[in-house]
Amino acid sequence: MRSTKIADAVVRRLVIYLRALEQEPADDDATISSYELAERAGVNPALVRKDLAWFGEFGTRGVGYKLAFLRSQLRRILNLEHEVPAALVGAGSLGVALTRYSVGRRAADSAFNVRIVALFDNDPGKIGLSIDGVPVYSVRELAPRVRELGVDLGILCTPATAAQEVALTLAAAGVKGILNFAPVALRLPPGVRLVSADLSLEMQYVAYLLERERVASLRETRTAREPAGGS
Amino acid sequence: MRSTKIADAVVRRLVIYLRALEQEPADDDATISSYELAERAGVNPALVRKDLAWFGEFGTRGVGYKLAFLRSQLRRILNLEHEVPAALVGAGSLGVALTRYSVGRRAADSAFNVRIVALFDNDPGKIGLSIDGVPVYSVRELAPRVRELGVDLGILCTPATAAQEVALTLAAAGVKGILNFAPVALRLPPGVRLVSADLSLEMQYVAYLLERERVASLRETRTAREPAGGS
DNA sequence: TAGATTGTTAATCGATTAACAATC
DNA sequence: TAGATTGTTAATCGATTAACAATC
Repeated sequence: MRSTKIADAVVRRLVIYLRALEQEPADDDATISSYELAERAGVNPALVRKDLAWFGEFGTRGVGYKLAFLRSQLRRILNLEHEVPAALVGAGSLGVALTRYSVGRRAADSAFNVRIVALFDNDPGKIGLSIDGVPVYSVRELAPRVRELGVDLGILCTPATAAQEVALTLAAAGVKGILNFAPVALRLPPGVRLVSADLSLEMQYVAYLLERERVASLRETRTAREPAGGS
Repeated sequence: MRSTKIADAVVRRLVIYLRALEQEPADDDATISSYELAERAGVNPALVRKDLAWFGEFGTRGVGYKLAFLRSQLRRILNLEHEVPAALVGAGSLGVALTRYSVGRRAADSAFNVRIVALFDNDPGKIGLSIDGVPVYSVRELAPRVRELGVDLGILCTPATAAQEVALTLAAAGVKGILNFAPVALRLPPGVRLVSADLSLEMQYVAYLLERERVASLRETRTAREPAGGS
């Protein structure tokens, strides 16, 4: 087998292309060129063509891409036609917000396919409740429920200290991927995909950007120490 | 001026290095080598050294990096010694969750420096409330309040449709950066830094990963059409 | 001194962009 | 046919890794 691993960045852009296409009017005979699509996605047109070419030939030379066709192909490639049953662990305010968010997005956008089917928490005051129709179970039931419900994806909203243990429990119970919101680096068994959405990392990163100028001037000072510090 | 732009990825790793150091015991004479730090951060040791070297010489050859010193330098570089006053727009469940999260992280972790000082929403039922001590104002007051409170960072938790307009209002009111949680590509005036934390993109990306094998087999089919299909 | 480990340069790897033949 | 635009190869750019002299 030719091992043509498709880069993460390519797939993320595919999601962005699809979103741009979904904002278009549903005139199904319309076409869109790589130039127009690139414009909307904020990337280079050659990159659009190359990204799409990884998955097949979706366009017509001299014409462009048929809007409706490209849209359906992207949905297929991204597996958005199939629902992904997910379990969310940690029904704190972030966990609850993500649950509401995903229920809302699913109602509003047919291309949003993650369905949270169960929440898990330690707090006896939460167990037995239901959030937007999703039941809250005890984390002690995690493994059997995950198996029973055929969960493919685990979403981690626990404190950082609990995340690694819960992740391994989820992996052992058979999830194929984990989406981690806890601010910690996880180690997972091979075969389980990990995506981290580290909110506090983003916040700390943006804090750095706000003072980039200050850091630049510090670097200047350092550089100036060098003899006859050239251009 | 030597235009040595420091890559985004470098700064994000700096946050990860700092976290790893903060898990260490506070034995202040202890040192750590690039090998140990790389191990904890899950990267190559040469990369640790190169990342740090962008900002100065923090280590001692033959010895390593002094834990306490490196920690304080990383805090300084990342601007974590100064509080970043932030305004969050969109007090839905995600906005409320992020507010609670940031209040909690600030209490627990001295290196977490984003302080949400005001929430904004359209819903009259929310205006006037306070969430974990943070007041909710009308979005109509956005610009004057942002100026009055000296807000540096805007956090967008609005629906996708409102995000662009709010972003421009925030920029005009003088924020230096925007952290965008709305699933939409924003255009900002130059000088305003943008970081996107696109939760639904992450969810859709993970959905793809779960079926990567299926896609791989599709590609195989395509490849097999070529004459004498290679290795 | 010998061993260890940094800071930095050179080599490698991968991703993006430019160019263009194929073709509608 | 002439103009447009894809799919793909080659060139460029940037980021990571390897190697090693400097030095504690």
